[in-house]
Amino acid sequence: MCKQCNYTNLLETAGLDSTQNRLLVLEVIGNNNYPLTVAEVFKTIERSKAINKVTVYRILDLLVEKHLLEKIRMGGRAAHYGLAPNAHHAPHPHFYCKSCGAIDCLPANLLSISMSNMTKTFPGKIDRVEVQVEGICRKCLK
Amino acid sequence: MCKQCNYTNLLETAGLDSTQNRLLVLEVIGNNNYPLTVAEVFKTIERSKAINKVTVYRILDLLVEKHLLEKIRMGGRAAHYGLAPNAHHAPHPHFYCKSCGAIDCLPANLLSISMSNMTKTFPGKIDRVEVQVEGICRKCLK
DNA sequence: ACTGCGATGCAACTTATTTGCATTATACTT
DNA sequence: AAGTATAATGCAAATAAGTTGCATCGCAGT
Repeated sequence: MCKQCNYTNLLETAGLDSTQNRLLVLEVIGNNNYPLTVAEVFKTIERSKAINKVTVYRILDLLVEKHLLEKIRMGGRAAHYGLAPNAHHAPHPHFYCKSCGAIDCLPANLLSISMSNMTKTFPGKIDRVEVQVEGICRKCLK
Repeated sequence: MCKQCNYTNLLETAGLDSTQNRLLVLEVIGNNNYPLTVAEVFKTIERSKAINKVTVYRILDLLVEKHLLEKIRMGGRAAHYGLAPNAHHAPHPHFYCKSCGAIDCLPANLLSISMSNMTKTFPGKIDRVEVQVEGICRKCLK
């Protein structure tokens, strides 16, 4: 998904040391074109290196807190993690197929939100707006 | 939240018998002004009548499937349930406060989505679009 | 009353996530 | 280079949310 991101740089900018595990987590998620569950990240990393599931949870939490990743909750019970919007990644909606459970990224230009009214009148702090589209994917339609 | 909905009618239209439990679930959720978790629905009903947690899960699943309720996943691990958009309820975004965990309904007019491009080109079936706003609520900002 | 089917209850299970505490690695100081 | 502090990781066990299988109950239709 991201060929232009320098993960070491991203970590540094966020004020985090570039540990091997953090880099691995970022790479696994960044190189995938749809948001992954903890279990998927864990299994992928595990193929090349011993790592503990809890470590993956903690790194994911940390990276979400630092706005390098975003946590997406839709459909099934497991959360999914994807690269957070940044210079190289426009915010984009996600699609959840309720038939097969797959979650995909949708092109950023497919839908536009105007929330000027909201930002003007909302009495709290807005960090993130996430658009979720739910339905049946092409494959499952047949 | 809904003073105009006739829940018995809603159930009937969906082709479901109006059992007491289904009506209770719909009322509890419909009378609340933010989406509730299973635990909250359960505890509320339990105050007036013995009911099993699993029954609540099953009714919620059924009503979501029949499009009377919508399931909202954001923030914490528990799903929230609210009335699905219908004649009396415009679709509206939801706000999640990551400090206190509260989920609120936002006014429908605060933000508008244009997804004509999407509906034209998306190769699957779209059932629902949900907009989630995440941040810190007024109370927690202090 | 009799039968059948949907709705409910109960207990046990699974899965995702979290916590506490021990251990290891890394950076920092002298 | 050894010593210490701090952060990162690992492991085991706990918790929370949701699910499943099977028994029972209650009502509609005969």
